[in-house]
Amino acid sequence: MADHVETIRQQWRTERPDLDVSPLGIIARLHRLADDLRNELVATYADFGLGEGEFDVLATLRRQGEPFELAPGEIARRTMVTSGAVSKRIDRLEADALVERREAAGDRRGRVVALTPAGRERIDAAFAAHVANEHRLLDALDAQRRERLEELLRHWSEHRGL
Amino acid sequence: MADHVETIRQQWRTERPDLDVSPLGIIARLHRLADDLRNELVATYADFGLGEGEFDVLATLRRQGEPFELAPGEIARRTMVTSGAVSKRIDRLEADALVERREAAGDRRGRVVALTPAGRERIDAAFAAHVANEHRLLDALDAQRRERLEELLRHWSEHRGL
DNA sequence: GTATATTATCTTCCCAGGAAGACATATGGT
DNA sequence: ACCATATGTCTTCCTGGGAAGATAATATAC
Repeated sequence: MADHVETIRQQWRTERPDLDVSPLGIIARLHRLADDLRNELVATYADFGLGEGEFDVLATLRRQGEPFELAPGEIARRTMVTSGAVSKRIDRLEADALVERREAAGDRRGRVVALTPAGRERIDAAFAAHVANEHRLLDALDAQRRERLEELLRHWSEHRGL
Repeated sequence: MADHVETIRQQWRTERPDLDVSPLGIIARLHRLADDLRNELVATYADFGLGEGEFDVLATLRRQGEPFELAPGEIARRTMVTSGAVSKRIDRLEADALVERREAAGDRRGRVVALTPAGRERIDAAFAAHVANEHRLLDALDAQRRERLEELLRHWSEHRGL
């Protein structure tokens, strides 16, 4: 019953009885769980020779549908990282011939990043494994719990404007 | 109704109708929320001149109670980072005179890291602000939702052996 | 039409942390 | 007592991403 987080909360209750530390339980557990799940997801990406950032870019391109291309800036917005990070992710993917950079039509500042056939194959295989992995991770929760958890996360996310 | 995550899920349903992508909603939202909350927490640490890692070390020492000290290896285990990361966190804290390293009694390999008075003051102030911050973040959820969410997170964490 | 501001991308520099190993000390088997 | 192994800490090297700015092209104001 006293898991690691609960122990910490109890220590704080002793040391700082002036503070109401009840929120620690939710936020700490959320972070621990997110880290743990991320590790599991990353392991699957690695099975396909991909880092998290690379997977994220390939998946973003793939789910756009044909012709599987986006501008770097658009990728940055959708993956919620800086343009610098996207540049480097694309560099790595390009070095592996999984994407290619082309010039954008009509704006000579712009580029278009597109999946290569090899990139499409890679992400299709990796994404199928990824989804299977997420199913496995969610096995911990029955249908009712999943539904409740999704509702709560969505509610909180919306409240925070995500 | 169609938030960002829901849009992504819908794109995948179109592109990969062979896959059941329902888990994406929970795991993606969990990660986005965790990232967003982390940003909020980090902003408060920064108000006290602390990074996340430094805050974590100081808080770990503080909640042990008197005399507010632990071995580096113990800190590494409790904060769930490598010993190398802890070494560097301690270097930074020591440079700010918030902790000090002493030799461990009885084992000349060992060290003891202890809060200085300045460290104790800093973390006491920072932690109070941190707790207030977490209360603010949790305002998004009413009492019933908090309880449900904590139960779900705890359940999932336990299932994963955390 | 020219100057200014804005936009898109990429580059440079920095930082935190991980992995692996160096190093010193301690422990256990024989 | 000796040697192999284990332990605790720190160091080195590497990687990924952020921040800020460089660069080039486009849009806007006048």
